[in-house]
Amino acid sequence: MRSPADLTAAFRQQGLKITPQRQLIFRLLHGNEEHPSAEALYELASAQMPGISLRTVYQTLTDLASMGELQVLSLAPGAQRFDPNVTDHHHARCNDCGQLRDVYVERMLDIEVHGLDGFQPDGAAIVFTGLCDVCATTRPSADLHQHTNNSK
Amino acid sequence: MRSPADLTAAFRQQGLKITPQRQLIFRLLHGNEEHPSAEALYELASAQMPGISLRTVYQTLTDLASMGELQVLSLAPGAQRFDPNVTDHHHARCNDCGQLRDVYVERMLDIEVHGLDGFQPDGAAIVFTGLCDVCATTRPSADLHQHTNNSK
DNA sequence: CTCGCAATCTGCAACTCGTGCAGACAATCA
DNA sequence: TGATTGTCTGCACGAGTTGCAGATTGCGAG
Repeated sequence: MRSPADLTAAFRQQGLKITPQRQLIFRLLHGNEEHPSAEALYELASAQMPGISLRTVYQTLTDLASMGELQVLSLAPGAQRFDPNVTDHHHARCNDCGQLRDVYVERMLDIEVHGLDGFQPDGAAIVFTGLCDVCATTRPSADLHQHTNNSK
Repeated sequence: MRSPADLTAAFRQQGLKITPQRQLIFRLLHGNEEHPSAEALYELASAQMPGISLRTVYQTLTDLASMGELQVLSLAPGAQRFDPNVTDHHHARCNDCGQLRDVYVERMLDIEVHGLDGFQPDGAAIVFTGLCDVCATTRPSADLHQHTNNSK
C-alpha cells in the first residue's frame, strides 16, 4: 500500500474523511511485514490511541482492501491476515506458530496446469507450508509450541 | 480417501467403532469432488438419516482428517472445505460462487523461489482464482450472483 | 470562525463456524 | 446377554466478524 500521505490524499479524493484513527492505522500498516490480524492491529493501535474501537479497525481495513491498498489473506482457520504488500508475491506459513512471510516466485509460467478447462483464472497464489526458522531450530520435528502470535 | 470398506477396516484397526453415522459419511465423501463444507455434508447426511447431529459430522471429519484420509481446506473466509482427494493436486476457486475444483500442476520444481531462507518447507499449495465456467458465461465481468453454494 | 450536514466512531447485539461437555445410547467382545 | 467403552446428540460457549443506532467529528459553506 501507499504511504500514509498518499492514502490521506486518496481517501480525501473519494470523499472519505481523514480521522486520527485512520491516520494511525495507515501508519501502523505502512511497511508492516507481519501480516497482522485485525486484533493484532487493534492492540497496536490501542497502545497509541486508547479507546479506539476494534470496529473502527475492521472498518478501515475493509476500506483499504476495497481500494486495493491491502490484500486480505485467508490461508488458515482463524482470523484473516492483512498484507499491505500488494506487489506480486506469495506466502509461506509456519505450521507451528502461524507466522507468515512474503515469498517471491519467478518462472511461474513454466508450470503446466491441467483441469482448468472452462475456468477463467485471474490469479494464482502459492502458499508454502513448513517450519519457520525459529520453530525449526526450537523443535526440529513436531509437537506444540509457539514463539509469537497465533496464541491462546 | 479410501473406499468406505477400507475405511471401515482402518477405523476398526484403530479401535474406533463403526457406526451407521460414520458409514454414511464415508459414503457421502467417497468420490465426492464438491469440496463440501461440514454444513453441506450435514445437509446430505440429514436427508438419508434424519436426526444425525452436525456435531457428529464435524467429529467424523476431524477423525478422517487426522488419519490423513481427508484434506482440510481454508482457502477463503467462511467455512472450511473438505477434500477426500489426497493425491498431489491444487485448487481453483470461483470468485463469485465459491465453487472449488481440483487442478493438477506439473513442473512445479521449475519455479524459482526467493525469500524462503531459513524456512523449512514441507509443501506448497496453489490456488487459482477467477470465474468458473458457469459464472463466466452468466456474468462475464463482475457483480453479485451465485449458481450454487456459498449462499446466505 | 462558526454552522450544519454527512461521514465516522463507538459499543453492543447478533451471527457464523467450530469445539467442549455431559448424559443417553450403542458397538463390540467375553 | 451383559459389561465396557467409545460415540452420538444437544446445548452452551468462544473466536472472529458484521449490523445497527446514537453520539461525535471532519470539513466545506457562509
